[in-house]
Amino acid sequence: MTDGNQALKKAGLKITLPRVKILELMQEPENQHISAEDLYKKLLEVGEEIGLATVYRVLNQFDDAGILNRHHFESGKAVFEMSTQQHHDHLVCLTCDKVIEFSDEVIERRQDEIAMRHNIKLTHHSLYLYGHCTNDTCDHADE
Amino acid sequence: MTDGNQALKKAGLKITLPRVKILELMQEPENQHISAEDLYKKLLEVGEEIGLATVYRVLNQFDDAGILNRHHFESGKAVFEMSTQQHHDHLVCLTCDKVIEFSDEVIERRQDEIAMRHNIKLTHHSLYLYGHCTNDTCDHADE
DNA sequence: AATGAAATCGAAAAGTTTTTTCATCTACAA
DNA sequence: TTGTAGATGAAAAAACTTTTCGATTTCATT
Repeated sequence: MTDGNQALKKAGLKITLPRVKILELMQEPENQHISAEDLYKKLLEVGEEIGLATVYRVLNQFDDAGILNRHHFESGKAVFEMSTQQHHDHLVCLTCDKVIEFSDEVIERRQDEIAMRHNIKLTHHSLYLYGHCTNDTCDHADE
Repeated sequence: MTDGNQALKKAGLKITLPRVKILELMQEPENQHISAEDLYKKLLEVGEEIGLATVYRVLNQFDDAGILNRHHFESGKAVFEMSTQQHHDHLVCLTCDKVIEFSDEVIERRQDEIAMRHNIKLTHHSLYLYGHCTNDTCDHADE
């Protein structure tokens, strides 16, 4: 809680109820990779009447501040996750929407080499692997 | 030209002027990774008065038919490229919008291993590397 | 070559996702 | 406590894409 406020201050953002609540919700594991619209709904569920415009605004500010990361999966809408963790990439199951995070040193190093070979100074990258779970927990419900 | 008509027929699409012209433009190297809007403008430049709705419609049909591929870079709008080529990934310069294609066996193999390790049967993936050109042709104009 | 049904077209309306405007309100430094 | 820069919500607008609909065109069949 104070933890979150620290992050807001460091980003030069005032401590306001919308920002604190959004940060709070975004920290829950179940809300990793959530869209602005879905986050807005969760806020309503929790009894916080925060406007959708504010949700978008705050998510952008948090993205700019490096507090969270934006991803574009194949759904057409952006999803967000806390960036407190290590860098990682994503495996997305197209059947059950489960998102698995992974990190691979070999791929990372390879990307750097490729960028260097082409005279590009890399700022970031996005790697998404799409497929279908082959275990029985999948093919059923959500997540 | 007959080449393109073959592709249209195989896809079950009638040979119409909009489709032929769009296929023609899409085959030019300079139009790889072009957006619907930009393609629409190029058609006007060439004197073809084809509606924007038709451009979107045809691009979707071509995508469905596997004639071309759609990509979502970080610009918010989808871009298209002919799919006649080998599989490859993309390096995007955020300064000049140049797109470099590359293909790396090590990364490909690694992705397969990661998917297998997580019990996912891979269908496809998207890998985009973003950065800035370090040569002097960049930092100036477009492309 | 003529015919007709199914497919296609363009323009405009509508749909989606996200951003901006603007008047009001609030955090917080002094 | 107060002034102000910054933040908010509602509504409008923007950006991108899809859908609707009446008119037109392709093309297999005559």
